[in-house]
Amino acid sequence: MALHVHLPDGKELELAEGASGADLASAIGPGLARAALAVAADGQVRDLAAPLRDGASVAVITAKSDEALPLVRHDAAHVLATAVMELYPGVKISIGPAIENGFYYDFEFPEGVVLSEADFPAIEERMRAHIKAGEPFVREDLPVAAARERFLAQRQDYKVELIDDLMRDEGVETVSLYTNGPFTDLCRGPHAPSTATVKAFALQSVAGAYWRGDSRRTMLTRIYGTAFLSKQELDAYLEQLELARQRDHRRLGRELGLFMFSELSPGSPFWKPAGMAVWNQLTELWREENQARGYREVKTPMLYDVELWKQSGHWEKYKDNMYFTDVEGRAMGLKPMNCPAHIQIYKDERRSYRDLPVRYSEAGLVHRHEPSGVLHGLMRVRHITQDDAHIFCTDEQVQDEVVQCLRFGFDLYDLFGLEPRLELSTRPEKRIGSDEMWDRAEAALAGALDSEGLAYELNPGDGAFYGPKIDMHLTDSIGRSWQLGTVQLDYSMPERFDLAYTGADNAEHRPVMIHRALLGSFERFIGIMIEHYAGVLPFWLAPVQAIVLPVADRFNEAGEAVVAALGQAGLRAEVDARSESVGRKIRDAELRKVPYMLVLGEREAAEGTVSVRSHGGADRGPVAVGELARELAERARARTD
RNA sequence: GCCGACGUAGCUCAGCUGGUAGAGCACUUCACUCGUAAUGAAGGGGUCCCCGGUUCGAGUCCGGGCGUCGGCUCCA
Repeated sequence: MALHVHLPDGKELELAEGASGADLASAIGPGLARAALAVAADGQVRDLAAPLRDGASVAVITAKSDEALPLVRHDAAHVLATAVMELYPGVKISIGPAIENGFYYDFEFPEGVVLSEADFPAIEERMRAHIKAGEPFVREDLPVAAARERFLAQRQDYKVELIDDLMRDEGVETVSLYTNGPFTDLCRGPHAPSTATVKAFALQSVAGAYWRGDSRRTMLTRIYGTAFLSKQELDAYLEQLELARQRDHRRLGRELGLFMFSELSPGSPFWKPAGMAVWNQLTELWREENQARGYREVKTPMLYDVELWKQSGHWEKYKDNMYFTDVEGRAMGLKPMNCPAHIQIYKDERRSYRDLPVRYSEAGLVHRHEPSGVLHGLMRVRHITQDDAHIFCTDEQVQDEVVQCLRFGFDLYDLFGLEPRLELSTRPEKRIGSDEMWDRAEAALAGALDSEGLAYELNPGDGAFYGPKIDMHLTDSIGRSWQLGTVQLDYSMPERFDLAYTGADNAEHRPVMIHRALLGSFERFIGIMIEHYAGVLPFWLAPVQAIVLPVADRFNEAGEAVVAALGQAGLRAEVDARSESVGRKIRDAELRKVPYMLVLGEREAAEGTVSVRSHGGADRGPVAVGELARELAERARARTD
């Protein structure tokens, strides 16, 4: 009996019963048969050797297909394990998937073996030998018991554990194994026909990784690598990685003199004058925008009696991340969050429903003891200045307030051309409050997102214990995702602190709290912006907006006058009064990424002009100083770029 | 916090198997007074991250600590 499959071009093809993807490719043509790596049958990637189902829609996957990359990376992970097993007898294998930009494989090396990147050349050489040999990936479906026996005999404990879990949790009866050359792995597949597909790969780094991501379990050794379908693509990727490193905010922060770090205060940036100029501009934006949207700025203490932290729940849930000190025998803790402080202000007055929503904003400095291993430039610090705000409102006001927060956030992000990814995190296992409360809260957040037409990922079970939240994430230059903004609903703090307002019915009601940060923290946000702009900050944020370049020492005085005129207009300007050539001064100003270079010589000094050159080289010619000051001041005010 | 690597001048880095340190840039001085991405010359500058050990002798070897980097866990 024949079988029929549908091809992507709409045609139908008849094949012999039991025909595989390879047969299909051959039936279409010998070129495709050679190029075929796998098939996508009804959208699912399958081995070329797997039999096709009658009536399936089948597309042959070749090196050009989108599906080919994960496939070859997964192949590469197996080849890596093959080489490692040969070079390190007794090594235990665990898992080795394809990931976003490559692949990894996790191993437990025998006692005493410490792997480092210095070992990569030898491993890569073994890998190349297996690739050159073009070993076929052979699939074998085995009853779980037989597979378990096999891995048990090889003392592959992790594989045995995986099989046990598959049996227990999913009731699996058979598992598939893939063998290439001397190496057999428990693997769901699919794989390309042979190791020969792995044409271009590179091992990248070695790292520790907990077995099953559980910090209580064994720390395995993870080898990261990447693979592409051609050498050119690999080289392009590696080059792109290098370019990304150039825009790393830690490097640019040093080069541009924005901030520094000291061993004397790990995780805490020291802002230099140039960085502080950026900080202050951002603060000004923050203050103006918050005021314009009905927030009222407050400022609260750093240090509080631990009683406050016990009442808020931080003592119980967050103590390990806090700093404590003793003040005349009294235990005090540095605030890791601003909410309990804002609550004190709320409680200081009697509140009527007419007062709500009450919106307090603070550029709140908090300290969190982040574990040493997670510190990362400005992105993850222990000294955090949040653009924090707390909104106290009624249940009915929640959704509208959330919508306003989102709009506010997007107005800010738009200003910088940032496009964050949104996540809605819903009720976790451990939570407080009734299901009705959670239903309402989640619906309010989802409703706010939907009403704004915003796309978001659902992150079930990842909400805070006191309420669901919407997080806004952005990716840095080396591909790491960081959370900036967050909008969190909180029904717990009002409870713990017994917050109240008097309703129209003259009865006491409990307000709802919304915690929100939009930039996230000034530290992280500036870090993200440095990378986003590759150090070339928008004009209004640039530490030095214009630099006057006298062509000879005798024009330095005239240069100072230009700086003064620009300063009068509220601009940040400097003069480069060194006895250097114009070429040199321009080069240095370019490297400092100063938006405007104002060349000042004989002609300009006589005419009261400067010759304007923009960062990047555009030459605009002479412009009267007064006119330029007005124009640039307007531009800074507009915050357009 | 966990795994691994790394820590030499302000920065980027060199320093072989142990014999008390070097380059480029930056800085200072002098000369040059310059027209759109590096003018030249001279000079100064180092507890080789810290503590301890081995050794006649440690930047180099060993142990501990701190910090940084890449991950993991965490945070969000």
